Amino acid sequence: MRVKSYGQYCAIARGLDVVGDRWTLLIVRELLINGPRRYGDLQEGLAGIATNLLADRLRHLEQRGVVDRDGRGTYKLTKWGQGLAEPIYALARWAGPLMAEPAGDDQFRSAWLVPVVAGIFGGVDPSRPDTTIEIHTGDSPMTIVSTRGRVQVQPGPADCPDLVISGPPEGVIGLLAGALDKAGASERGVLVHGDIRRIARLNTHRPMHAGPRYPG
Amino acid sequence: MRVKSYGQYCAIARGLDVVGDRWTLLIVRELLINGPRRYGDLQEGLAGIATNLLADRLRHLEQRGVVDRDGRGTYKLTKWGQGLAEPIYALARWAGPLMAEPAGDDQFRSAWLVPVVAGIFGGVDPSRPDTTIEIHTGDSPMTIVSTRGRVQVQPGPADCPDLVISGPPEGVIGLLAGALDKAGASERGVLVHGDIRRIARLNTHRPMHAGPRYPG
DNA sequence: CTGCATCCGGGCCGATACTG
DNA sequence: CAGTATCGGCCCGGATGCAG
Repeated sequence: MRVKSYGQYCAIARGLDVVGDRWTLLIVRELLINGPRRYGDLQEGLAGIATNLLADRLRHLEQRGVVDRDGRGTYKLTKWGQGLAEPIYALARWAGPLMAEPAGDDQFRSAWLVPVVAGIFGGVDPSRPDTTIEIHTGDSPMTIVSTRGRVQVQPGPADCPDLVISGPPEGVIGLLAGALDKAGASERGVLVHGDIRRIARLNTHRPMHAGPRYPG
Repeated sequence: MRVKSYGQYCAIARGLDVVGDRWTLLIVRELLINGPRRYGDLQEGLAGIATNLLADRLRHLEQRGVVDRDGRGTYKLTKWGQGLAEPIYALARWAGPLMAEPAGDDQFRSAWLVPVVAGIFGGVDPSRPDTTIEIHTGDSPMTIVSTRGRVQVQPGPADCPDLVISGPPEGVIGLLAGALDKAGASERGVLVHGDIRRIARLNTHRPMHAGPRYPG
């Protein structure tokens, strides 16, 4: 494990001393999205992290009070560790424009829709209508639920969805983010059942800021 | 420069592909706090970063659209790069409890009060009173100004401060965060001129979450 | 079979020297 | 002042081994 501290009495530097190492924030992402997970689950969700690195990082996070170990090989975030949701989702929101570049050879897991949707529909807006959207992309179906002004994502299909979207992840996400209209998404292989305007009605707040070079 | 991407179609992973390398977020911190800076300024504020690394990171950030280069050796954040304020200050807020551990041998710059204060007094609260606090700690005086419900930090002394605080950084920050009372701060060498209750009146929102092990 | 530890090649990091 | 060049050492990544 990296012993090297930045040696700066600064909140950012000290935070990075804890979660700044390579892979560390992605391990926290897995625990944030999925809740408590076994070692093997983490290894699977991290798509090829070296096993010694995963063990190192988990030890480091446990020692620093970010992660707790239940019984045998089950890890979960401490209360303090759950507080990382805010910086992590803020980072996801900032990096949203980078998702305009298609997945290509990159891995994709349906569960990763959680930070993406948190970036797009973050915050609470009482004027936001209740809606249920079923998403089919990646390895398993997911359901976006808007209730009481808050948008959340759950694993599994919906009972009675207002809208069903299926297709490759970049098309689905482009549609959700408002970067693609129905025609553009259709060109990228996205199928929609239901009234697509329900998406725009969810995205009631500030528009997504422009990215580095993708104007769409 | 690191070519290695996480290879995941995930907003967090792609964000970390841009700003996840060692030192990178601290370079952004310097540009966020101080505005446009020359190469040498960055090198000085980063307290001993290797010069080749600084050059590598700046090249990488420029290529990815986070940083712009003005004329000769002056760097500034792009519009998109400025959006990193949110995840960075969120990280600073999360890492606030780590500041309870004294500076010790760690470097300290007065300018680093900016993220700390942003973490403590973040957000806008119209009920927050107007106040001016002069801080003497580190290499240069700073002024905390509360106007129209927003708290900001500026370099330099104040014209007519309501409160003047001086002492070692961990004592001053503990006092600002509400983790130390006047007596506790005094034990750590902090001198206060003025009504200290003005600080508590600024911190009107949610209390700071508990850290990994420092109950105070 | 899961949860790691060990080993090793290659690349990244860190410090210094050096140049326009 | 603004970087480039270089080199040792450590970290990362991938494969393998082993214990419960």
